[in-house]
Amino acid sequence: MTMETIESQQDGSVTDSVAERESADMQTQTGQNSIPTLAQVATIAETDESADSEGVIDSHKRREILSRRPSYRKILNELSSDVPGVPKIEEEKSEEEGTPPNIATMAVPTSIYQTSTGQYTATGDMPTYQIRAPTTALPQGVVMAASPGSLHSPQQLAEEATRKRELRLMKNREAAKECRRRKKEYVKCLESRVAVLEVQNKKLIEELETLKDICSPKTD
DNA sequence: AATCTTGAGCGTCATATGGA
DNA sequence: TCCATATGACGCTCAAGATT
Repeated sequence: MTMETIESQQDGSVTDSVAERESADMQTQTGQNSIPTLAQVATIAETDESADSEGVIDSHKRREILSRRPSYRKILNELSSDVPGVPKIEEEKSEEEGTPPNIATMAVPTSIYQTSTGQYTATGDMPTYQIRAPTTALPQGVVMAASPGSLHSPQQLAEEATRKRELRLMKNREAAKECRRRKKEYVKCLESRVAVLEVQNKKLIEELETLKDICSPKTD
């Protein structure tokens, strides 16, 4: 993405009002947003059709529907404890036991792909990938100001507020990137699990048919 | 070739969550 | 309770493929 793009996006987002976004159409064109969240899926399954017929859901109800669920990392780690072969998303540690610094190795069900924070490589049925832990170095544009105690003038206070905002935005930007990476990883793991379960299901069906044939041979 | 559609990715905001 | 982090939602751009 070009810098011009980023600039224009930032300009556009500033003009966004909460009310506008609250009333905005829930269905966007992006693939990410067209996929219902786990919470949404659960809610859809639970609720009757009256909610659909209402058509309009106010922001509070929407928030309830979209209530928070455990993080991808948490879900995936729970899955991994239930099912061997499902990879774990490890906590980001600066020091990894048994692995080089800033490198975490784990299994993942995809071929090669790469992100801004790590390179993923396929090595068989359950490939492994390596993630470089994100660097904590700040972009060159971000300058750490003096401690708040040394600020006096309104201008200094304003600069400090701006600096804090930029820092917060930068951190959130990185967090969003990481979150999306985890989400993709999570989805891929679920897909691989589906594939495994489908194979298992097929085998069981075949086994059942075989047993049926053995137990009830044809009479004619 | 021009236009439309679709999917992916990004930055930002609001808010839930969890740890200190 | 406060604060940092994680994540859903939204609006935007861009690229690639489909359609006219």
